[in-house]
Amino acid sequence: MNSEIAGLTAVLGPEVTKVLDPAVARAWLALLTAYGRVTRALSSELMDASGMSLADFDVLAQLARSEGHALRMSELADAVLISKSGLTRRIDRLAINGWVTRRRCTEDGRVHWATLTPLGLRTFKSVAPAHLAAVAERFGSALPAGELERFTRDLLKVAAKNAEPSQS
Amino acid sequence: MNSEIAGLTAVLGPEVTKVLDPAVARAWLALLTAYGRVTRALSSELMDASGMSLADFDVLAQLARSEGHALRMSELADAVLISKSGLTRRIDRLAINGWVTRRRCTEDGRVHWATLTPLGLRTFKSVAPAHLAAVAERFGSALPAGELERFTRDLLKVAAKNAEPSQS
DNA sequence: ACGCAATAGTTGCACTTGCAAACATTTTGG
DNA sequence: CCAAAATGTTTGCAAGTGCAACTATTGCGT
Repeated sequence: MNSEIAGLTAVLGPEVTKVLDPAVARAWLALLTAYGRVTRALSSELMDASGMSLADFDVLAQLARSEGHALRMSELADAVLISKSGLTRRIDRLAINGWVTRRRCTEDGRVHWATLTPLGLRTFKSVAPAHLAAVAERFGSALPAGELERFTRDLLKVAAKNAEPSQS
Repeated sequence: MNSEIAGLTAVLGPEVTKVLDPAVARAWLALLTAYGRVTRALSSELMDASGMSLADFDVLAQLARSEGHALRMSELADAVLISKSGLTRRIDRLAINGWVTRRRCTEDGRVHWATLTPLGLRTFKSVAPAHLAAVAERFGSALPAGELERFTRDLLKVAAKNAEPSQS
């Protein structure tokens, strides 16, 4: 989604600028555009190179960096920002590829652990460098190094302001 | 998608930092998190308040700010960053609500104009202020005013680096 | 004029998603 | 102990999405 907001004073009247500062509107539009274009490009590059979606990559990355290469379903769902039902089916698909397995937890039978298989780990390792290089190229190389920290801090402030977890 | 990248040197080895600077990785993660949380929140607020999705809002906004409150299907698809087929069906749904109509162009029969109806315009006008206020609150208010311009500029650089249009 | 490439939009299809309800298991309170 | 609430995950279902194939219309080259 793009959420074009600029140029609406003509239809909404000049009062809008009181509710949404035009400079903020421009920033928001810039964020949406940057996000949309970069993820679109990364997504198709990753799909071409490995047949996995960005969301699949996220799941593998989360598991790869976790203790025992395993996470509970809900932890994982929170980490990759999709709904729990969405994760159930994403794990189904990854399991079909042989990249993850699902194991019921012995201590608490409600809990299921999604676990990276050795094949999943190898696949992730083989795919990650090119994907990370693409992130560096499409995102990192556009940003002045000197402003990176500040830029990140601002984004984290936005993220923090909108914290609060989990879905059905 | 979240694309968690931080904390992968343990599994990928320290060479990764040569392909993707950790500071860039943090920035990227921050962008994904901020985007995900804000859009999730805005989307559900907008849906609750008006029954329209963020994508619907985008379409109405684009039409509202256009000459004659109308755009060609493909122009509109480009503007809101969805595929042409996606737009066809989005317009179908908006038409069912009575918010837009579709008219074949008299000069070029291939072209169809999506046009905002008076009802669509009224609806947009009634919904927009609260949505824009939510953008101001969730996004704008998190950002230090003094850094806004720089922040926007950086995002536009990223967007510019990844320019190039349109889908099937 | 005529056929053929180009352009604009729509449809068939397969896939992904989220919500709400269902299911399974554990925890809690009497 | 046991019913009821709480917790974790999966399923039924009803969207929404993109791609490739299709239809409709126009414009070009001869």
